[in-house]
Amino acid sequence: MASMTTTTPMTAGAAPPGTGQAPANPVLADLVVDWFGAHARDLPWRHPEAGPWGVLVSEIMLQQTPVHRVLPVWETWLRRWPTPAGLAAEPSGEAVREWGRLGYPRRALRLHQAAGAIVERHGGAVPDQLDDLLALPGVGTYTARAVAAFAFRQRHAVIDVNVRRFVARAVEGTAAGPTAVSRRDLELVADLLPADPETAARASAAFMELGALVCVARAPRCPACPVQEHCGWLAAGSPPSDAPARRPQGYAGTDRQVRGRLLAVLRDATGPVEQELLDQVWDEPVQRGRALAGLLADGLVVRCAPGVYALPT
DNA sequence: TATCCGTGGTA
DNA sequence: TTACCAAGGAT
Repeated sequence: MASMTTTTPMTAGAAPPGTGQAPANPVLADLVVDWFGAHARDLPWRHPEAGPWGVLVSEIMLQQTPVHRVLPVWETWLRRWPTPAGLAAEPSGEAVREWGRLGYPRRALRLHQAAGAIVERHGGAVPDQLDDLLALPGVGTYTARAVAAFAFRQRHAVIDVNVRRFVARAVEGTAAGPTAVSRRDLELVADLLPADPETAARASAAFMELGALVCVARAPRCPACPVQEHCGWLAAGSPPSDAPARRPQGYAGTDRQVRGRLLAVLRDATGPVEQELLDQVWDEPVQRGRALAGLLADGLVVRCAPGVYALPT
């Protein structure tokens, strides 16, 4: 909703009457931004030269994927396709191949589709409006806001798992559960953002970085946290989450594992592959067939001829 | 809203 | 070793 992106900046640290919460402390952002200045990682997509396209590519790649695995793929990707038009001009299968083992390869397909949409609808330039970004394939609430903030230096609440955890702890004094980002989360974070857009964009990056490096999920490094004296969760004795744990993810033996193996064969092949070769990656024929059918349905694989498969060309 | 969608690092 | 975790999105 556009209205929350323009939420008026902080009313000077006054607690909402009667809520019993800690005041939305405007000092919080300052502290975290200062910390960011001293401890931020030097990531290539944070350099101005990366441009909006570099930022968009990084955000898609970073979805559910650690930074250290994204770095090399991002470098080669941007070298090969420095513009959306370059990517859009190639077959989607090339995007899937270059994606390598980043995981969730449908992201590669959607990034390829997004590049096409950027060329068609925006003259080849990554759009700077939230609604236009959101309309791109593979771009959801988080990614649209991240690109608008980090590439175009706009003031938006950018909430990923790191920010959610940080705000739950520091502001709400609780452990974040596994639930989706809520309207309340958006309001809480919007209230933390400084009024100046550039500073707000920097604060958004800073919150994420703090969550990624200090306010981490398993063993937070509170002694190293710039906000420790203002943290409701620490003050409350670091209580565990009262929310039910999410169902274990599981991987071994799932369709996802089979899909991954099938796609790996096709990615590593230079051309079309015989069914026989694919059959070797998994013994159980029913699950194998289901996995292949899923890849075909998703457009990650095409059938060139009976019993012959390849990445889309 | 719950489930599906990869892969690899870490404790 | 198992289980958790990682800059989410689509359906």
